[in-house]
This record gives sequence, C-alpha cells and structure tokens, in this order.
Amino acid sequence: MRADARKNRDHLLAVARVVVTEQGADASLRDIARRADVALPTLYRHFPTREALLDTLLRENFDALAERAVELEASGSPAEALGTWLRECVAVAREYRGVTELMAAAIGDADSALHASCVTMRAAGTRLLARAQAAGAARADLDGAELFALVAALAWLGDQGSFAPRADHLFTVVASAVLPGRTDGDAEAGRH
Amino acid sequence: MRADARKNRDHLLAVARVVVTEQGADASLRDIARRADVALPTLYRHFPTREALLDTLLRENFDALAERAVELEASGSPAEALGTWLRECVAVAREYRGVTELMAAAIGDADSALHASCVTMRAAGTRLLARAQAAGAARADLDGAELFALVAALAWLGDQGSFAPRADHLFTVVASAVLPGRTDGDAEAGRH
DNA sequence: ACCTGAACACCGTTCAAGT
DNA sequence: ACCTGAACACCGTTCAAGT
Repeated sequence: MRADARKNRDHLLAVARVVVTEQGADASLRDIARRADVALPTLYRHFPTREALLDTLLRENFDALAERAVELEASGSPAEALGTWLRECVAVAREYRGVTELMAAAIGDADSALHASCVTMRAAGTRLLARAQAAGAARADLDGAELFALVAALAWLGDQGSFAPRADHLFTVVASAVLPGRTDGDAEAGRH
Repeated sequence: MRADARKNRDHLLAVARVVVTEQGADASLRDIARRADVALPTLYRHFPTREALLDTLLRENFDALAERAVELEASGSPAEALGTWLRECVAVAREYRGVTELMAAAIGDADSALHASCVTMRAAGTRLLARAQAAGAARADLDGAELFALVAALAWLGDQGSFAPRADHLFTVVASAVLPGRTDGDAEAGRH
C-alpha cells in the first residue's frame, strides 16, 4: 500500500471510531469522510462496505474476547468463568450503539466481513459453556448459538436509553437462568 | 373531519399496514404516500410523525393486550397467567419489524404518541407479575418496567433473522428465570 | 495506484399555492 | 378545510477524469 493511502486509511479509521461512538453503527459515511478531509470514494476504496469499516473497528475487541475466554477456561470455577466472560462480552458489544443488529446479521451471513470474528467469539463461548455444563453448573439445554443470542439481546437492552438503567439487573436475571443456583460472582452479590 | 380527508386517512392506514409489514417500522414514508396515491404532505397532515402513524397501527393490539391481562388475572394459576401473557406480548411486539426499538423509546418519552399505550401495557404486566409474586411463583426482584424490557428483548431476538429460530427456546429460558420452578405451560413442555 | 468532483436516485421535511 | 407541486438539505453509491 502506498504511503498516502496508508495514511488515509489510518486517519479514516481514527475518525470513524469517533463518529461511530457519537452516532452509532449507522453513522453517516459521508460525515466520516468529511471529517477525515477525504473524498467519499476514498472511504469506499478502503472500506467497500459499512460492515467492512465496522469490522475493522470491532475485530480487535472481538478477538480479545476469544483470547480472554482461553484465559478464563484455565482459571476459577467453570460457572464463574462463564459468568465473567458473559459480562465482558456484553460490555464489548455495547461499545458502539447498534452493534448488536450487526452481530446478528454477521453470524448468519458467511459473506459478511464480521462473520469470522463472530464465529470465533461464539466458539469461545461454546467452550466455556460446555465446561460449565459438564460441571453441572450451566443449563444443559443451551448451545453456543443461543448464548451468543442472549449476549446480543442483553447488549441491545443496554443500548435502549430507557432500558439501560435496568440492563445490569436484567443481566443478572438472565445469567441466573444460564447458571442456575449460582449465587456468587454476579454483579449484585458483588455489590453489597 | 371532511369526507375526503377521512377517506385519505383510512386508505393511508391500510397501505401503511401493508408497507410496514413488508419493510418494518422504518419503512419509507414516501413509499407509503406513493402507494396510497396521495401527496406526501397529506400523509404528514394526518400523521405529523412516523410515530403517530405507527401508534395508530399498534394501539389496537397494545390495548388488546391490556384487556387480555384483565382476563388472565381472573383465571388459572398466577404463574400460568403471567407466562401466557408474556408469550402473547412477544407475539404482538413481533408483528412488525423494528417495533421493539419504538417501544423502548416510547416508554421513556412522555411526549411520544405511543407512550400511553406502552404505559397501559406495562401496568397490565405489573399487575400479573405482582399476583404471581404474591403466590411465590415469580422472582421477587423484578418490577413491571423490567418485565416490559424483557418482552422487548425477546421480541427483538425474534426480529433478527439469524436468531429467530432460537427465539422460542430463548423465551422459555428467560421465562424460567422470571417464573422459577414452573414446569408446565411453557412452549416446550406443551409440545411433547 | 490512488484520489476527486460530480452525478444519480433516494430520503424526510416544509412552504407557498391551489381548490 | 384540505390537498399538492416543488423545493431544500440530507443520504449511499458509482463513474469518468485527474495526478
């Protein structure tokens, strides 16, 4: 890649991070290009699709979650590991508004630029879930795809302004369905 | 209201019902007006806001849910009544794509045209929840606002194509958190 | 190889003019 | 009282032309 192109790409990404933080995943691409002092077709050249751009913004965090899962697999109780990881997943999925719809679309579309990251994340969750199930700590009738969906739904709740104040408590409620009988390690037990 | 205006209004509503079913809650207003053979400002005159239009489409169903709650309050076990009502709520919220975001926005905004309907619905749920809690059947640390949020989240799951096949099962999972210990009356127990 | 101006077809919103 | 044509400011997407 030519030096000027590299510079444009990096700058576009930095600006996109700001704008998507402000406006969410459906931010105006025109606005991003404008604020990056670049013509719109330049943005399209580097990121042919809105998803390609968001993929680049998200992949880092998604892959970090997969690594984090490996870490947690080796430590603590299976139940606590899963609970902690779920909480961190929701936090990452909430980093930008509107990402949950994207996750849902990407996991189901092999052609999506985000697909690989989502599949990696789901696989990591599936391993943690299986370990907790083997220990009898997690609901047996759940699979990784459903865990992924629950994470997305909980992140979605946090994205809706009027539900956001309840999002933490509702995480606890749903987590208690995934990990029945677990009383330690969740947000509220840890708080008092 | 003048006869021609009434006719326009009714026709707009009928067309909107079709278009919103096809395209979801963010359907093109221009398209609705076009397919109703009416100029765009005519649509704006009758429904000054997209929300005002959707409110009219939804109010009927939302109010029916409130009535349905009254019916269920007087019948069967408190747990079964709540479980049945929750399932029907999710079904109504899934009637049009994108309604869940709208519900979340409307419940938190007193100026929204949908606000009253949402508040009525939440109140109905709160009564059913309180009855189930008094019977020791429902989780004590939940309130009506959280129940409303859970319904919206479950409906949202059903709206995401890739999650939709899991939506029924995830309803059962979440319902089991709201109504712990209940083994009858849910979709899966009823199916075998 | 990379960038840009300019166009195209859309959208929501609003105003002044018609009947 | 009600409806409409037409304009405005936006948007995503793409092409031909520049360096």
